[in-house]
Amino acid sequence: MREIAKIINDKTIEVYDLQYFDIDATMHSGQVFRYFETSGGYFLIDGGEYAEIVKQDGKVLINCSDAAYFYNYFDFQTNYQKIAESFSRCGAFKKAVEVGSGIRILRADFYQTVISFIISANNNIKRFTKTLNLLSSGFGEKLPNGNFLFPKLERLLTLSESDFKDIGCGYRSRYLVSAVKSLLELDINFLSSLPNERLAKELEKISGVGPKVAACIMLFAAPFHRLNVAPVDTWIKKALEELSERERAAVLSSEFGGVLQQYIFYYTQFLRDKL
DNA sequence: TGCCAGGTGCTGG
DNA sequence: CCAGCACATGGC
Repeated sequence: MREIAKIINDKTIEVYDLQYFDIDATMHSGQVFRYFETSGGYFLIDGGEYAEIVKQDGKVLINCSDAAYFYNYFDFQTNYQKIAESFSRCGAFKKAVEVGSGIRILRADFYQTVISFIISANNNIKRFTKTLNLLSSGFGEKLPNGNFLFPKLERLLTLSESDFKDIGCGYRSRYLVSAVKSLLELDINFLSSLPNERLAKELEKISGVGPKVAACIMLFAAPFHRLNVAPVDTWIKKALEELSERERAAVLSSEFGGVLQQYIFYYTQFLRDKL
């Protein structure tokens, strides 16, 4: 397959083909929340790693803490052209694919993903993004540029229910105290060996993790990256209701259903005011 | 003001 | 197994 990015040195990646790499769509597609818009692009944090994204003429530069880490994070080893083209037969998704085909399914930090999506439940993106930033500034390591890494699990284990309440976690605070303890016990290698159904069941043992959050973890967290898992939230539920039975099946049971679901989420949610 | 937000846990049938 | 309800909190 054609390479679209290369590692220049251990801190730099250059993305020189942007047809299937849309950094704006990817950042705004609701996979990750610890990013900040800068004058030239974005600054983003994933667990204990960070990257500065600089948009240039026809290419994107990624200056980061670890180039190999972010090469994997942005999933450059996967051919998204092939994935997008697999949906081209479905006319119902034409617009969503057109707008969303530059979205990468990230391989995000497992712990950050779990905590983020527990807090996301029955919450809105703006509000829980703020909570995640407070969690980081309160308990994560400070970077020279003033941003904060996501707190390490050891630090999260020391937090009380009222620590979580103080930063706006609300009634989920109780779940979070329990969840971080579960995270300490998990065997990630074992989990990644499980098929979807069993993996979901294991993840749902974590307090605050139900079917939807488990699906997000399975799709977005680095150890899993299950591209055939489609999280169904309130937005996607509405979008699915507009579709025929056959089209619904295309989303829910396709080899890349999770990717298609992200295109639809981005299209209906983020762009709904713009078109 | 009341409803909603990338839902989940709990309870009663 | 499943329907119905409570739940913190801020934005609109």
